[in-house]
Amino acid sequence: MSVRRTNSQRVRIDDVAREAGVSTATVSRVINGTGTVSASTKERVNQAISHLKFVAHGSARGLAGTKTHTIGLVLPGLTTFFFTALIQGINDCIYNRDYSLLMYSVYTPASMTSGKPLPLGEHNTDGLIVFTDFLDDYSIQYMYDQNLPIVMLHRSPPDGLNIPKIMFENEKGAFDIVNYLIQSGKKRIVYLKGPEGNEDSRQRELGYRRALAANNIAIDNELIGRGNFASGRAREEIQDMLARNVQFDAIFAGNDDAAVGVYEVLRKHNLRIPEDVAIVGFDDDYMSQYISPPLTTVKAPVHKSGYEAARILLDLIDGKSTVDEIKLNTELVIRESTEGVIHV
Amino acid sequence: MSVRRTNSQRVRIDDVAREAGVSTATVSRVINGTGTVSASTKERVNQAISHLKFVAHGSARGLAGTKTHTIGLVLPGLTTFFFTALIQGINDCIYNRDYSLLMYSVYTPASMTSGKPLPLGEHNTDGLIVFTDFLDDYSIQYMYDQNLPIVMLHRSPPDGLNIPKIMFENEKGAFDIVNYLIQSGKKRIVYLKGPEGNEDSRQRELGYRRALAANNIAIDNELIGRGNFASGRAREEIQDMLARNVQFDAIFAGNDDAAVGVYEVLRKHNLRIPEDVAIVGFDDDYMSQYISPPLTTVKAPVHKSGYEAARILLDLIDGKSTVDEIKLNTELVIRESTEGVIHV
DNA sequence: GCGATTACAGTAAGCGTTTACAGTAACCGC
DNA sequence: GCGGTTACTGTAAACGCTTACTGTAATCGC
Repeated sequence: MSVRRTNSQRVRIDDVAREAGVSTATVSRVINGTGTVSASTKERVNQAISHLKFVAHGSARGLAGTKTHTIGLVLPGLTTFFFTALIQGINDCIYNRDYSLLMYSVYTPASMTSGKPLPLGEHNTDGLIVFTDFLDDYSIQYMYDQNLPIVMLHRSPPDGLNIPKIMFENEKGAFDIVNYLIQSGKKRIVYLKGPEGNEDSRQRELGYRRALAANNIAIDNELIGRGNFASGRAREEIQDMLARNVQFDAIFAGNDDAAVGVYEVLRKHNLRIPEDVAIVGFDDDYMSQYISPPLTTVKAPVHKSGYEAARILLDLIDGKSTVDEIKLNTELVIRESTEGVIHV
Repeated sequence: MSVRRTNSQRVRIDDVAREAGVSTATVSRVINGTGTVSASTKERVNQAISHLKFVAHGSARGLAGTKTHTIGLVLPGLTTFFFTALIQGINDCIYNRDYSLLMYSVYTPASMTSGKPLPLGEHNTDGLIVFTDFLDDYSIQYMYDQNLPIVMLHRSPPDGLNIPKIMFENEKGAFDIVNYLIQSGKKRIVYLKGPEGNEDSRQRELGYRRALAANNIAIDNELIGRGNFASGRAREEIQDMLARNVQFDAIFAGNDDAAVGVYEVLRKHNLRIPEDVAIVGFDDDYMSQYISPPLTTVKAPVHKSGYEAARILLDLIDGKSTVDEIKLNTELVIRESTEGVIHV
């Protein structure tokens, strides 16, 4: 007795095969470019495919074959323009490579061990780009153990796992911009951290510390504020410092979005930028050139980081060997939120 | 002879079934919440699932069942912050609803009829949110005919198709802001269109025309410029008008991103905003409050449009009846890129 | 010109689920 | 206490592809 549920009008591979007068195996070979098929047969099959508007059933391919032609991107909620550039970079890479992008937003710390496991892993994608601190090491280890190709974006893999990672030159970028602030006469420079445990932030802080040390300025912990790379939190933190009467003449906001929050508080307190307080960010977000005053920042190749992550992931999927780590160049961009000697 | 290719360590549904001492059918019922399963059995199965860290194979589910638990978003390349808010809105809706988001960037006009059909349709997703003019009516009709649930975002469906659409109150928003410009004394107001055939743009133009008519100002076609809702193109267009010596005292840039381009040209030509030329946009992009001068614009609920699109699509997938169209409220936001009488 | 190789194409098993259908035991009404 | 439900569970056939293996005709080496 048949269990067929639908009288689906779906065009299947055997319809194509029949029309082209070949077997389904041959059609499959043509579609995937595997095996050998004579030119004339290939031609006939392609004709049949476009005539019937055949599109392979993704799930069936995924089940039968080994690939889903999908890569996953795990990220926290989308907030700034940063993500736009990132996703666009990934897209630019996988476009025309027969891959689609599946997004997994992870809003809160999650783990394979928690109640509802993420539908991640080899189950649904051929590989994963992980860009969030909300996914714990255990989960990554677990998927790694399943032989799922993974690339880490702006975050290190758990110890001992051979997973490539893409980073910005955070430390150098931070060093450069803080050093530039110092060269231009600033002495009491605030650093606003990113989210707890964030690696970009940690590296930027290292650069900040190194720049101060290089200029014989002692670290004042009062000047190191908490933050989360977002404007709201930055606003509160600077507001706090002001209330506590902390003295500073410059602020390295951690990233551009936080810098925007800093702008707001300072304006509210009638502090001039850069005369009273110089401000710098990190990323060179799209809007940074347009805000007032235009923000001095470190240009980070966000689009490229997405593109490279995808490229490496695809290599991994194809079984090619890849590098362990890519550090993407940053570049100091001086605008009007700072002033003074330009140190080259 | 076995054709098994992998000695996969994958945990399958039969592993769970064995551990729980039930059949695979029962496990499936527990997972999907279908059929009836006694409380004690359900408990045992869930124990086995979490003990074995079982996650169903997405493709297998997609093949055997009728749902892929994935919705697709068809959009042009990601450019502005607009997309971030949009995608976030969609995510916020499908999060916890057991759906994932598959992105299809369509960079150039595409169609099912073209050489390489998009891997869209019921083949890979349970439904589609279409937000791009790059997908022609034929393709939409085709997918519609396959009974694929579809929601149109910022664009009308092809004639005669019963497809819900989500729009902003473009005409009203445009009317309000252009009317406000006129009330504040402006007489020669430029309108910069969006991309060719773009519906948001068409409706905004209607609002623009209606506002002029309501104030007895004749349309001057010289003041209606081409554009594509992006800063670069806006820059060129205004540059051109300036070169042709077109006279104007205000610019409705079509959207905020274009407004940013306008800012740049005007600044280059030493024209003051708003004294020489008032500027307004549409959307209320994240950066619009931070650029200088802060941009007067129409606040459009971008996040909400994504959320609503997803919500309606999910209803459609569940077979619920839905509304034909949702028009999302807009709101005039007056900042410093305009001045003068505030018309209430 | 003959055995070995190659190029091409077909057969059919299997991928891991879902679900129609078929039980079976407990329960119901009268 | 008996036929009819009801509540639950199992069996096994799809779902639409990919691909290992097999077969055959054409081609090659010598």
